[in-house]
Amino acid sequence: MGDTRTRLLEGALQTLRTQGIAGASARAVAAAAGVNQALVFYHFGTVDDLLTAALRYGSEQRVTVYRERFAAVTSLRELLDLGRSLHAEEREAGNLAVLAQMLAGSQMDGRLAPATAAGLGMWVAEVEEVLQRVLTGTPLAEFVDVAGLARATAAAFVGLELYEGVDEDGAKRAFDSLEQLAGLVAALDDMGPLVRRTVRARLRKANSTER
Amino acid sequence: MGDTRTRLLEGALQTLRTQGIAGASARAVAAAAGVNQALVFYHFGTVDDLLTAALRYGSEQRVTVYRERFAAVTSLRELLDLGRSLHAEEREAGNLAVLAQMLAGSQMDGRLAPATAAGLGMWVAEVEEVLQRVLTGTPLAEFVDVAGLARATAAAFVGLELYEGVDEDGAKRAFDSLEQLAGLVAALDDMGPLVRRTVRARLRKANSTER
DNA sequence: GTCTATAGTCGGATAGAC
DNA sequence: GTCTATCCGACTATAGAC
Repeated sequence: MGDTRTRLLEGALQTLRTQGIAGASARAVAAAAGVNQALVFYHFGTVDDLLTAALRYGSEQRVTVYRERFAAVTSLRELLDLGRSLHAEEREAGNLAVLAQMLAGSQMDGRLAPATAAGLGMWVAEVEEVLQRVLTGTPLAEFVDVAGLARATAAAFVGLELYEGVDEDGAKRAFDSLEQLAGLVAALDDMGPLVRRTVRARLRKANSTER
Repeated sequence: MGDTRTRLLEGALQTLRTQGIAGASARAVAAAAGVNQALVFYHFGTVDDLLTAALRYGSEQRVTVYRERFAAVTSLRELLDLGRSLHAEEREAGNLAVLAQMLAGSQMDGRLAPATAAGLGMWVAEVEEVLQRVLTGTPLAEFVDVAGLARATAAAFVGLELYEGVDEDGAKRAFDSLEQLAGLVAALDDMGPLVRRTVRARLRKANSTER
């Protein structure tokens, strides 16, 4: 079951998952960890410090689980498939929920913000690396900032996770539509050089006209 | 300044904005509203009931502000522009922040969920109506569930709002990349019939091959 | 409708025994 | 390192005066 420190970290993650940031008190975490309440302060000083340490701990664990699978992706379609499993599995494991709760808490409590940014950043780094690898040379990479897209993807995952908590059917439809959209974009990349040139020309014209 | 009931509703919104769901206590709201703490319970019964009423109240107000501007949109590019202003203005007014906090709270407290779903639903309804109007007859509408896309858009906005709270630069990049992506999709819709047919054929093939 | 006062619970954090 | 005991502030909610 691990030493006290680890049990507290895991208790914090579980508490964030089941009680949210509003219910993540030292007493609640200690109860979930099965340890004495005073040990929270002995090991971590403050509740905030425990929560931020727990987020780092949990994110590192979960990202590690996926690192190999991210590395194995060779196309946008495969990334799409991985995204689908990741959503399903993380919904169970709950790291996304933890991230969402910490994000909500970080808006007002600046002490949580750096660790939360780091936790989300681990996912962003993985997605960005894959996108760079998979999209280089495609029209998508030509006209869209790939690093920004990775950040948007991670943020959207969090938003959809929260949405799923209040409207499961709506969230399902949202996910499906995004897959269709990504499929459409993937199809663009598959197109022959003629169509591709046309798309490029159109985009250049639109981009120079707009804004 | 309005009657006590209204002041409490606005105090609740302000408290959610500045203190988050974790700090939205009867005392904090009453202080923000400038009224006695006991009046929360006299007028709304419980804190949860006050928060849900406030979300409905605030969302209705903010959506109303944008209704005409949504109605005036005639193209995907115009919708993009509106989305940009909406993000900037709502960041000030704070309805998105309120929504995000209520979503975070709704994950664990089921009593908040229906009102939160309704508050988000108001935005979804507006976006969906515009998308249906603007996209009908385009390749996008042909291959992507527009209602789902409206839900994904609203959820992504919430996620990006939360992300912006911990990494402003990253969020800016994310927004920019989404605009580029939407511009790319818009360019698709502008293309001539030849290219359009090609895209359709590619998509059909890809869709029947995949999954 | 609005106020004061208060019951009862839970919270962060610390002191000090073991 | 771990425990008990405790301080003290903040919380929800209610009772009752005005």
